Amino acid sequence: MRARAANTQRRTRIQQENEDRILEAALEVFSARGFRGSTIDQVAKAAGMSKPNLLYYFRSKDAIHHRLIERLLDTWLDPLRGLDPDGDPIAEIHGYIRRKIEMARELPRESRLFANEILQGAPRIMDELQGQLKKLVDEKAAVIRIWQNQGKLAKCDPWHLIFSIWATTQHYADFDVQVRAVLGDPRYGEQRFDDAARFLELLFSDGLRPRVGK
Amino acid sequence: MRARAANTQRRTRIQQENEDRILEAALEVFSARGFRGSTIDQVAKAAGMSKPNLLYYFRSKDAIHHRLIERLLDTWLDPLRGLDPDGDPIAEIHGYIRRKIEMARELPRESRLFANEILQGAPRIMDELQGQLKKLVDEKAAVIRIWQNQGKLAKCDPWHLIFSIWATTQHYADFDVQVRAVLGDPRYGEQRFDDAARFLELLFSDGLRPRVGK
DNA sequence: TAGTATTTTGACCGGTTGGTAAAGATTGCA
DNA sequence: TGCAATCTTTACCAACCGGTCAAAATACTA
Repeated sequence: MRARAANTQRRTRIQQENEDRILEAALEVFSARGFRGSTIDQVAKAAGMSKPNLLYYFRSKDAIHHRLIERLLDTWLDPLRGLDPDGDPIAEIHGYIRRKIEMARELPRESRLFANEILQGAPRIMDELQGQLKKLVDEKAAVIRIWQNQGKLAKCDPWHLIFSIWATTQHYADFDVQVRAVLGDPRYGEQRFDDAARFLELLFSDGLRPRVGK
Repeated sequence: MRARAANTQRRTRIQQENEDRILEAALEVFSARGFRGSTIDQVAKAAGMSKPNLLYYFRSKDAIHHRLIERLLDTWLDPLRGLDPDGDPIAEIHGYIRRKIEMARELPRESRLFANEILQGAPRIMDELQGQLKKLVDEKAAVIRIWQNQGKLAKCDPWHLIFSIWATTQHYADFDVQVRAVLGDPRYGEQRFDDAARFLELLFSDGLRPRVGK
């Protein structure tokens, strides 16, 4: 019989383990070569099993991708959820930036998978973008507005503020090759993430205008 | 005989026209579906010709992509080249941001093609990244350092400053679907680009800390 | 307008890809 | 231990894909 009728509870230990291995392998492959650029065979090999065996656990290539994206979105939104309306605005924004940079450092594959999906028009997650994502962003944008009206934050467009945080942080995962190519000699290992965090905290507080006189 | 022996001057009118049509079509297709995700047939159809006909003008799928990327890189670096060491630092940076935002608005396909390439590890342009690109960035980073030493700009990492400008501006081309999904109702057409420019000019000058007392 | 060079096409090919069928191996449990 | 359910593999297919070939159509030029 076919494994997991989708709504049945996860059954055996082997099933659990193999599904996890497949998803891990698929994340590796899809994030590196894009969905269309990857083959089931590559995923199967990365998971250490045969193609038909993989297809015993997932109905199709699309099914793997779907489960991967589904699982990803929640993790992805967590840092923004943590933005606390009762905290200090600048500190909260810095905290958000730090969580996002940490994510770029530790989950670059997830970031690239997401980027790949959006780049290609987000055919599979448009609903979630217009639903979950928009809802959360609108909510947090309102919080930022309140902060601004209280004079605790410079007045600016809250949505574009959030976009700029996404852009600057995810850049270090999605464009990592370019960042490393430009920075050159990778003597310092993961230094670049700390440097980035330091720079962004400055940018997202005092900007570029020099402080004090000369 | 094979058309265009690569170093021969462009011959006929038809050749010139068809190569242009192919490159235009390839940009459309590759930027939307990624290189691996696209087929020669799709490009040919988009260019209004048959596959063998297309392959009469370009040796292979790779050859099209190569020419496209080659042509792109120069355009891509132009805005940064325009950063004038003798101008006013904040004004120069704002000018750079404005040129990049304009580029995101007018050449989104080029941006996405580039993003796709980098996301997948930049296999075909690594040399240019480590050569041309790094050279130019190092050069401009030095200019920024001088500005900072003259007290005209807050001290911060010049490389990460440049990265943050790339990230924030290209975001509006590469992640356009997401931006539109979050902003919702696209009543205002291309308003988002102007809003973005306005926000970024604020961010890249005074930051988020509120001005004046309470 | 004849003849040559260029352009276009249809038919085709070998390799790859997503996916299936069915039989064999393994596991868990009565 | 025996047996059914689960898991794995081998062999296979039809569709697609990048690319070739040779012949037909068109454009250029003397």
